[in-house]
Amino acid sequence: MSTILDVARLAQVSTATVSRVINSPETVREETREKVLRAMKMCNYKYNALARGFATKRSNTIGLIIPNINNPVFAKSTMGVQEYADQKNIKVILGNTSYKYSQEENLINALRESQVDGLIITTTNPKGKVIKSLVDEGVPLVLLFSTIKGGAISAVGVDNYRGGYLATEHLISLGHKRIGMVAGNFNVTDRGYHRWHGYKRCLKDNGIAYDKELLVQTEHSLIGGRNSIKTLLKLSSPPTAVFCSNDYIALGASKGARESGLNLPEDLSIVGFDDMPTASYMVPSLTSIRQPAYEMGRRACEILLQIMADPTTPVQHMMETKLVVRESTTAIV
Amino acid sequence: MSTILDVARLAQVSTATVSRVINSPETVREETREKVLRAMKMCNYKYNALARGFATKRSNTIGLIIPNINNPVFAKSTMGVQEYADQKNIKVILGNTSYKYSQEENLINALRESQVDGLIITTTNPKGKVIKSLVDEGVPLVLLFSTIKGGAISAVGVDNYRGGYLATEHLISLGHKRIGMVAGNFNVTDRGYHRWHGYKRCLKDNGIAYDKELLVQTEHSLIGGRNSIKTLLKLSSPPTAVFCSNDYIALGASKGARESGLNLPEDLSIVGFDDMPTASYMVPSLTSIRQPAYEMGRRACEILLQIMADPTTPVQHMMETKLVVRESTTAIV
DNA sequence: TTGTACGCGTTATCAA
DNA sequence: TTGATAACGCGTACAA
Repeated sequence: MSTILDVARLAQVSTATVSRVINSPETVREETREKVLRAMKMCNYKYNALARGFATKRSNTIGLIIPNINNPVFAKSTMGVQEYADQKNIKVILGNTSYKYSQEENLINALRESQVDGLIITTTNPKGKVIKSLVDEGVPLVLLFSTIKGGAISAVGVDNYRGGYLATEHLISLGHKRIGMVAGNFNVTDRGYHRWHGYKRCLKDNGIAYDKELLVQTEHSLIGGRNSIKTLLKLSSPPTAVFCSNDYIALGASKGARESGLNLPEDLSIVGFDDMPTASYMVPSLTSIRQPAYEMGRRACEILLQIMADPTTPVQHMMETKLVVRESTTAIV
Repeated sequence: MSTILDVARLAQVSTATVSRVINSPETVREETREKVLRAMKMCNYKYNALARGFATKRSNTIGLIIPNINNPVFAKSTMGVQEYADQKNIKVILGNTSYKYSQEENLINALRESQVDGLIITTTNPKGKVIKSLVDEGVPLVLLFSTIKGGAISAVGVDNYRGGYLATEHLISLGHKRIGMVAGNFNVTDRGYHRWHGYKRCLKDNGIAYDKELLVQTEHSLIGGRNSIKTLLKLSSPPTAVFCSNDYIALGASKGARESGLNLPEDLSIVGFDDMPTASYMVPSLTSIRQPAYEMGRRACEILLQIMADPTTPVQHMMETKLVVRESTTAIV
């Protein structure tokens, strides 16, 4: 593999000139430039970005940490991050935590060793010590699907509380009074926790007593949703509607409900959260709280590059959630 | 940020010794080792993997190129690659091509500049010049979801021809004679092309004439499936069953068929391909040809590391597809 | 406009 | 078991 030194020799110029041809071609005389370019071709020169990163202390690489790439909403946000990074010629190293904090910690350390220029993290624990130490050490960092509002740390997210409120309000407006919730485990991520708060508050605002029996926490999976709804349906006074803290869980819940002999949506209304791409393709199509996952990923990446350039001011961007009404919710009979 | 030189000075040893403590601690006397470890703590030393990569000419990073992370089957395979790489302390840089060959080309070049140690590619064109030049230059490479069988290039895949055959055979066994196919564009990837060949051959083997009107090519998306099925249903003699070249398209087709007033599966049987995680959660649940995407990703990564160590013998691994019968297919009435 | 020479943080070779 | 030091490929003052 040839280096700029080989090229320089062949073109009878200095390595500095070769470097200039690569990085600021306009500063070198056309004649020289072409001579160098020809020499590059001749020895099949391949640029070494790693050596560059070493010399400049910038790897042009960022790390992206998410809980689980199989969840469509994280696939979407990942796509957003990547497409933006791509435009700017930044490489993205991806890591999955499987919602395990220890894994998150490992990944962050490994990525830092790799000298990533910045980090985008969909964390399971924004208050954990890992994030804190990152901030302390001045590592450029953006929290994605963040639940924190102010503070010193850059973040992109939505108001989960409000999302939970909207979902519940919709069910109440349809006449439901017995409204359950299937949430992802609160100790695994606090996004579901905030959605639950919105749910609770909305019940209260509408004079409906909160019944803790109607809350089930489960893992963030199809199977989790499927099992959880069965638990709820076995109650002596089962819900007529249920708010699921994400669409994946909602999809599982639909199946579980059907297996329990219910007709959807007549016997049970279901609201999800995320509005994943397939939500409108489900049967019945899923009413959901939309998060603009792709845009959130894109924006997170944009913010990251911005604070990498100017670390002084953190920037937060809270995006709008929106209730998307489809067939899975219906008025109580 | 302190370096091994700082540590060495503090511990009053040479940089070589510090390096040994990091890479082969057993070769340094316990007393010295502890002295060094203490010094590392004191100056909050952080290992620089980039510098290491520069010195060793191994970045411990691989590139993974896929068409679209939003397709659940590619999310699964990505997960497999990552989890294996993680175990071996290898970082994964991810790139999406959106089924565009030019983008595939760009990504490969960028990744090579980044000095990745190897590449796993779900290519849109195994016969393109990019792949060829990679092979010629001896870049460790594994094709994932590969359609090629023998040859000099390592690959993991399934027999798409056979998969197409199985799907069609199933429909025929249910009494269908008018069987359509919705395939991803053949010029965008040849996986669908091979599935189509299996489909065609199976028809022939069963004495059913091939009707080219019953084939629609479309983009690999929900919307593509939805529109395409409508095209088929408008035929003067529409199909009673359809084989979709992936589950995503099948999901779209289900919706399209329903929108056209059909009842599923009575009016139209649908077989997909992939067996994506949500296939069994659809309504009706989707009959599909299972590909073990996660295992394929894992295995591709395993093979890559293997040929990185010993590039002499390419290894190919063709995995089994399996027909998974669910509710979306039913006997013709 | 171009060249010289050093620095980046680590590994590896060789010698002690 | 440890140390001295060259080498890795590039960017960048600084000088010419």
